[in-house]
Amino acid sequence: MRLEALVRTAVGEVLSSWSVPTSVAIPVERPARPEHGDLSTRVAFALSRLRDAPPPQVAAELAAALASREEFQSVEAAGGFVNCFFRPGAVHAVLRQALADGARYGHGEEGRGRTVQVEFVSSNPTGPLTIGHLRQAALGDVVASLYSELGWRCVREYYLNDEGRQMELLAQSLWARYRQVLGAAEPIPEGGYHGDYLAAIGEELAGAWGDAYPVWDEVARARFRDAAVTRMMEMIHEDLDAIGVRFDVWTKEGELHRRGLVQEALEELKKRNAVYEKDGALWLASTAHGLARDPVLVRSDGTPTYTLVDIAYHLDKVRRGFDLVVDVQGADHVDEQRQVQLALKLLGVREGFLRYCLHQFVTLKGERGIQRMSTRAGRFLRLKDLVAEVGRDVARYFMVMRKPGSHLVFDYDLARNTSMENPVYYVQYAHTRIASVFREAEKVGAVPADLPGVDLSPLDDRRELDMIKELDRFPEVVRSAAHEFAPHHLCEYLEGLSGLFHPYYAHVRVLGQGPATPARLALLAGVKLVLGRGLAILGVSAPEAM
RNA sequence: GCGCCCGUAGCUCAGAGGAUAGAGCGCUGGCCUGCGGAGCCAGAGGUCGCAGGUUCAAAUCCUGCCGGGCGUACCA
Repeated sequence: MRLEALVRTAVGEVLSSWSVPTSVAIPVERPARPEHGDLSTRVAFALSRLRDAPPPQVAAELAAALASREEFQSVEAAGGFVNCFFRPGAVHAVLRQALADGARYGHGEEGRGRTVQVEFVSSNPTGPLTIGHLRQAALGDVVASLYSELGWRCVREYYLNDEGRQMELLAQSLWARYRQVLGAAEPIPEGGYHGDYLAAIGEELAGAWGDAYPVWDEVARARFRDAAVTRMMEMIHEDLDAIGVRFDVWTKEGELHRRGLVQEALEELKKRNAVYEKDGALWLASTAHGLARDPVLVRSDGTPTYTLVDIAYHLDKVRRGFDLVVDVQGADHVDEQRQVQLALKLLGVREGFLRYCLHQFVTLKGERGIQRMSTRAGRFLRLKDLVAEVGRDVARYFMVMRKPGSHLVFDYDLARNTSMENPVYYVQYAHTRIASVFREAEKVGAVPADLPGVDLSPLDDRRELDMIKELDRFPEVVRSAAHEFAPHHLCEYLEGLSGLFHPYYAHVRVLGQGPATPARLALLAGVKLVLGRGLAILGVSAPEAM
C-alpha cells in the first residue's frame, strides 16, 4: 500500500507537470512477472489520446521522467506499460513502518465513528447447528472482524425465529418423542423433525414429567414449546462456543410482534400503496417494481409471514441507527433479499444501508462421502462434533478459504491432516517457526532491543525484499476482503506470505550471521506480526509452539 | 418454463479488461545429519464449458447454447 502510494504520487507529479487533468486515474498493479517490475502502471494507454502519441512513446517519456527519482532503482517502459523497480531502501521503509506500527499495522480509519451490524447464523432453534451453519458462522464472524480492522464498531447479531409454524412442528415432534418413550405409538407429525436429538430430550422429559401430557392440547403445546426452545438454544450455544463465535445481540421474533413493529411496518407499506388484497391475503406489490413475484405479507388467516416480519426487523435496524447492515445468508434467500430490499426502498431507506453477503452451500467430501444434509430429516453433521474432530482453527479456516459465492467442498481428509499439506497448519507453522527462532535468539541474546531501529541494509536478497513487499500489501488485502465480503483473499494472502517464508527459512540462516542477524530478525518479526494479525482476524490461533 | 449463482490443471480453488493464466493437493525426478526441520528444489500437466460478438487488448464485458446448484410456498 505504501509502495503503491509511492508510484501513484510519483506518476501524479509527472502528469501534473504535463498538465494532465487530475481526473485521469492512475492504475497501479503488481505485475505477474518479476521482470516487469515491483509495480507497474498502464496509465500510458489512457494518456495516449490526450498526448496525441502512441502508448509506447508516452510510456517511454513517463519512464524517463520517473527514472531519476530516488525511490526507484530503475523505471522501464515496455510497450505501453511503465515498470517500476524500487531501491531496497524504499522497501526497507515499509518493514520499518510495520514494526513501528506493531499491532496497529493494517488497522484502518474509514469506520471511525461508524457502526456496522452483522447479522448471521440466525438459524431457527429447531436443532443443533450443522456444518451447513458453520460456513455462515465463520463468514459472519470474520466479516465483522474485518470491519473492526477498518475502524468500525461492530455489532454481531443473531435473529431468533422463535415463533411460527416451524416452532409448532418442533414442539409437536418433541411431544411425539416423549409419548413414544412412554409406550404410545405417536407418529412424528407431517413435516416434523426426525432427529435423534429430540428423542433424547423426549426421554428426559418423560423421566421428569411422567405421563402428565397424554394429549396434544394447549397446555402441552406451551409446555413442550418452551422446553424445545430452551433445549435448542442450549445446543446452539454449545455449537457456537465450539467455534468461538459470540454474539452481542440476540433479537427474538416474538419481541418484534410485541413491540408492534410488524403491524407498524405493514401500515407504512400500506401508506405507500405497496400492498394489495387478493384471495383474502395481503400482498406486496413487487412485480410492479420489476421483481419476479409478489410475496404474501399477511395470510388469509390474519397471521404475518416471514417476509413481513423480516421487513419489520430491518426497519428496526434502521431506527437503531446503524450506518451499515450486513446480512450473511445462504443462496436460498436471494428472492427474500430482493423483497426486503424493495420494501426498504419503498419506505425511503437509503440505498446501501443493507448489504447481503450471500454464500453457497457446503458439501462434505472424504470418508463420509458427499451427502446432502437435512436438519428436518435428522441427517447432518453437528458443528460441535466436527470441531471436536478437526479442531476449531481448521473448521473456521476451511469455511472462509473459498469465495462465499462458490460452492464449497469440505475436504474432510485434508481437514484432518495435520501436516503442512493442510493450509491452516502451513500458515500457523510459519508463525511458530518464527517464534521458535526468536526463542533461540533470546537464548544467545541476539534479539535487538529496538527492532524498528535496526539497520535493514543487509536485507538485499531477492527473497527478503519480496517478503517485505508482501507485507506491504496487508492493509489493502484487509480492506478489500472487508468491502467485498471476501475473507478468502486474506487466506490466500497468508498462504502466499507463508509460501515465501518457508523456503527462505530452509535456506537462510538467521542466527550467528553478524550484522545480517538483527536485520533478518526484524524481517521475521514483521512476517510474524502480519501472520498473527491475519490469523486473528480469521479467528484462528497463531501458536508460538506447535 | 422463469430468475439468480457457478463451469479455469487429474482434484479443490484463486484470478472479474492488460504483458507468457496462478496456488495447494496429487503425479514425476532430484536433494536434506549441523542449529530452529509437521523439510527443500525442479518438472510435467490448460483449446479458461461451447459458439458468436465488442475491444489495440477478453478467463474477465455482451448474446445464445450446454452442464451443475439454489430459488420460483398463504415455509422459515
